Amino acid sequence: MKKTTPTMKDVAKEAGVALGTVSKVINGIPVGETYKVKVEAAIKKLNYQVNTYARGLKTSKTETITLIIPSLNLPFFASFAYEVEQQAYAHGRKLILCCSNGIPEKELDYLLLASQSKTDGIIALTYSDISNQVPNNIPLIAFDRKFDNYQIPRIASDNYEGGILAIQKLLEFGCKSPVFIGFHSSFPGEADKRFDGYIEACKKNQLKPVYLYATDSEDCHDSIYNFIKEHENKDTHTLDFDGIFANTDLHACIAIHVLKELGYSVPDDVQVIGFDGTKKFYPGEEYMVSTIRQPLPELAKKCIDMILDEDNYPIPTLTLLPVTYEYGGTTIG
Amino acid sequence: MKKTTPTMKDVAKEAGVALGTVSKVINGIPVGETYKVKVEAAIKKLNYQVNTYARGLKTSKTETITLIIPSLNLPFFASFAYEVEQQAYAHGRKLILCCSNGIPEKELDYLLLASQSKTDGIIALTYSDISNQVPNNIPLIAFDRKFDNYQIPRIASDNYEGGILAIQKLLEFGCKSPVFIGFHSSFPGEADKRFDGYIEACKKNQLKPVYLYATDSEDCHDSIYNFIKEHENKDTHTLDFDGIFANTDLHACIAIHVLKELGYSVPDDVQVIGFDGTKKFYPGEEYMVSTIRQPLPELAKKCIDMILDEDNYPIPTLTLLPVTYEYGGTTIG
DNA sequence: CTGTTAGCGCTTTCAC
DNA sequence: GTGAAAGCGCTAACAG
Repeated sequence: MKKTTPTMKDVAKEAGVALGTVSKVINGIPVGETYKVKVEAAIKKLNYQVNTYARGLKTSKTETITLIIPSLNLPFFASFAYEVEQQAYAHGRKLILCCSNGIPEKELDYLLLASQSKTDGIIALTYSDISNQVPNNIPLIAFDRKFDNYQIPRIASDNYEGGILAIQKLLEFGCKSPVFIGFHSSFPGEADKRFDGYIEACKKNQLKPVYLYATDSEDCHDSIYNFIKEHENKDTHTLDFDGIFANTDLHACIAIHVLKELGYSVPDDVQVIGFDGTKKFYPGEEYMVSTIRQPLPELAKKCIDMILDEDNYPIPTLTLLPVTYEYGGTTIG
Repeated sequence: MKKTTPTMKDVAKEAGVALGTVSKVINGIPVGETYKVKVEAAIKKLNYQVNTYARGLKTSKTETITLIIPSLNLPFFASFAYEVEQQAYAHGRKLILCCSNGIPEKELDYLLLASQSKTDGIIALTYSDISNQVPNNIPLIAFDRKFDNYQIPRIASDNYEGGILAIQKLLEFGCKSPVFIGFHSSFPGEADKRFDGYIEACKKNQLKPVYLYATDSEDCHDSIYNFIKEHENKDTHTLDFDGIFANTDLHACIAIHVLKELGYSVPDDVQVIGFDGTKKFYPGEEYMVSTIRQPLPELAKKCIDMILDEDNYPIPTLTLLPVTYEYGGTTIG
């Protein structure tokens, strides 16, 4: 009983042709029809499969793409990873998934591992400033991040326009005084521009910016609770705002939770718009809240396309993809 | 300017030692201290990294584990993938993630790809019967699945005991007539035993089994709505059941949704226990509903351990890990 | 169009 | 101990 998997040599012997011919058949290089038939029969007979590692060694192509992401336990990350995997597969690439938990050491460790494995490209959603650690022999795209070192190509949603769009929608739906609620990581990211967009929209519409914008080290629930309490007139049980633009859908959910605790109705008393485009898991996959949707499939596609487009690599640009407003029950429209 | 990454040969030349010596240093094989120092200096100087593919070709070890899963868009799958990644990383392995969307052709395709890549092991949560397609040269663990062909080692939660536990808890909390609500895939899986557990628990407690157990091709929301309507006394606005054991947390959520639509209160009118142990994404990571929790970290660990424990492979056994009850606000305790 | 052959970078005997 | 040398399975360049 043969224990070893068949090699190309075995196929060549079986088919009665030369090694190179087998290789050509496998790689779709023109070859005489009779040879082709013989080789294909031998491949089937022996159940031969190319050894990816031998091929990778020879060609320096690994057919893999590495994604470094904090975790999968947040729907946004999970969905992004899913889309990247689908795109990678569509391009015949396998996805190596790395969950860093947002820990800088792990991010660097994964980056190192990736460069050892000679992956074809890296998509990184990292918190630490990796700009100095980037392996220069492998294409790397930073997703949703901002770096001082602008030599890294970056892809993100148009967060700034998203912030403006949220306020525009809220005003359109009759809000007079929308506030911003959100928490940001201590590392600068593209998502910070949502807040900038809010400020800009206020300016444009001659509104006074009112906001809770703390770091994510705070207890979100308590912070929001306190914020809302500060803006409440207890005697009349009314709030001095009538709309919330939340930094993420999750923040929106927490805000809605608190609002309900305090006896306010969404969207009647307060309309809420989140950010990301997170869907419910049931039924019919509606949006969890009214939201500014990030185009996840398009973002994933763009990342993969840039990595695989070797000719133009690296283009240290910032690519921004447009966001859209989606109704999710927490606004009137 | 050198464009190529340094190889072991370069390191040897730089350090003034032989190739084999460098290899030994890298692989932790004893070597003279002075040599070791020289080699390590050269490695650092050249910023050398081993080429995983050359090594893989030589050793037939790839340091990767492949996970085939339907998607990441359901929290259970995403969390499982996350845990597997963490475990793989802890064992110095990279995770290749494959999302099959539950499509049999993609599942087979991924299986084929995995065997080509000579991955060190495959963890598969598949819907089609892959038992005949399993590459016999690579360890494969089926997660949460049932096969006619019992030659495949399988790992799952103890779904049967989970079903019994759910009813036991419901009774403990004062329920008199718990029902089962759920939907199952048309492919047989370990999860089917939750229902079996429910039936058994009814028998034990001399209860008449009442249930909605349809295939997941149905519209879950409408089916549940109809089921509840059938069990409603419109005149008194009461239900003829007071507890629900749902097949998954998601089904539990839908049921709760419908219950609230119809004006019933959870847990006052009806107590609900789901299955899986899905957490909210905020705040404080509480459970989404009261639930029978699957021990995801332990399950992931077990999968990886079995794959890496080559000596005992393959053990075509079914390994069942214990589940626990967790409070999530939809029961009284 | 086909067969031969020289490595890709590494591990691993095997002499020394 | 160390160094030399033989491949792992494949691709690609070249000669026929």
